[in-house]
Amino acid sequence: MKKVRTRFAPSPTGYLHIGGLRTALYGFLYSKMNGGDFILRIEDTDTARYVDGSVQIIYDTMRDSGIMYDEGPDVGGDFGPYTQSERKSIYTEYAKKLVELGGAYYCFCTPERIETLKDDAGNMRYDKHCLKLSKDEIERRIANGEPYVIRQNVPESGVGSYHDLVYGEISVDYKDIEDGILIKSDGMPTYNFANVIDDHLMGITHVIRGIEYLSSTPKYNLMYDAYGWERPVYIHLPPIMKDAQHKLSKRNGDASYEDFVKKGYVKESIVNYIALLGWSPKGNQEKMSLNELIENFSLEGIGKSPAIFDETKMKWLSGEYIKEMTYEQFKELALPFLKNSKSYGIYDEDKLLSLAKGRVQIFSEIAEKVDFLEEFGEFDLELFENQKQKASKELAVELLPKIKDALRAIPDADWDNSNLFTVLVDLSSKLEIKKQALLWIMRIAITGKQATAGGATEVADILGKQKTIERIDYSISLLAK
RNA sequence: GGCCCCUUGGUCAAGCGGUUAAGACACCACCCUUUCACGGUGGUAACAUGGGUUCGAUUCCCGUAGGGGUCACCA
Repeated sequence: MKKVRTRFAPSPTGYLHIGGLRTALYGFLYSKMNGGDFILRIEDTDTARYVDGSVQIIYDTMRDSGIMYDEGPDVGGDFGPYTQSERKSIYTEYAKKLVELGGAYYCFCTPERIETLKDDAGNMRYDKHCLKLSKDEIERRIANGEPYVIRQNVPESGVGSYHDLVYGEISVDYKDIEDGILIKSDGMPTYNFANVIDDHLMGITHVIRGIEYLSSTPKYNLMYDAYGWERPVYIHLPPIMKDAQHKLSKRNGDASYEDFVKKGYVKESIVNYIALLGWSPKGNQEKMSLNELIENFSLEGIGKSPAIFDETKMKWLSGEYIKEMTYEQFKELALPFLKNSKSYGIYDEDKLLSLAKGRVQIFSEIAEKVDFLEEFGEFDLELFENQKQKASKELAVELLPKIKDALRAIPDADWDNSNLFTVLVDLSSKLEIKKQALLWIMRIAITGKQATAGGATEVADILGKQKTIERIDYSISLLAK
């Protein structure tokens, strides 16, 4: 059996958006699950839309996300060049061949004449005007330096059919396909031509791309047939939507892979999540590493309907990855985000991060989780009231001085979470009150917050003895007012 | 508008003629708990619609509605 070769063929018009990354991922997964090759090809034939630096972004994003390609402009390969603008002469050669085969023809029509061909709805259909030109006339006009394009010669009747692995049988009447331009007047090919030539020359066996090409595929098949080439297997993918009617796109300012990385999503979770958008695994396991995705991927699992991007679910996945990390792994990735917290630099960073781990789903949430430590000040005394914990303002007035005395008795060297807990629980049983009530009052007294990441003793541990006692004094004074 | 495609809970989705219509996220409740979070248990919630075909339709066919794609010297 022929080795599976798939490709990802983005055009460098900006950053790599989520939909494109998913297309790349599926191509990658499919080739790898079959022990095949995955190729990156840069489709830069539209010089007007070229955005500087975007090729680098494509390389970086793919590497960073783990979608590695076996061949590509920057890694080489036996089927290069892998950048279309460097393949111009190849296209010219094949275009001439297609003209000889009757699959295409030269066209000298001016834009003005084309304009007159538009119908009421503004749709244009080329009338094959130049198909009738004699060979002599064509040669003469080319020699004259007249600008021209090469158009595909699509039959005027008949039906183009093919089997798409996701969408099934697709049929389009040739009368609904116009003679599209294959070679532009600047000599560059259009996508419609270059993609066919390259996919064939690069030995691509499976074409995996967005659904926008579903109905134009019959015209590509016409070319494969004209050359006598084997048609690839087609796998078209449904779009990823922002909401029910809008596609997720850079045009709408929607987030890209790198935006999500900046927002602190665990990288693996982004790849994992987009794999799940439009594809469902056979079993019920959703959290999967790239290798597990390769093992479990299957074309049958690809759906036909558009999928709305749900950041909430991706966030959950990111959280799952964080929970699974060792503290060291977490620290390395989290530290840059901790620096955004007002508590950074004031308290022990390991204690801060330990507090955050297990409470955040994405790294950018870390700062807000530990900010509270530095937000102490005048607070609502009603916070001491808590029916469930049997805590009240009155109890706080009574208890806080005793808590303070107990804490002061702890030697500096023993000031840690577990000792604090032991001391306070002992105190609560001695006073015959619920430990929950005592700990609640203590926590409110040193944080002034309804909810905090971390309990009374954890917070006190991080604050240190001096600050903890200062805060208790402050709260006592507030209660005395 | 022509052509192509799509339509199961709020979201991702399983299902491929007979099911109590999975599972996940989100949401709610309860349990656990040193608040929060984690974890555990349970719960609310869906086959767009009208006709067929069939003993029987979420599943097959047709229409309708809604949505998407495409109709560039863009990919």
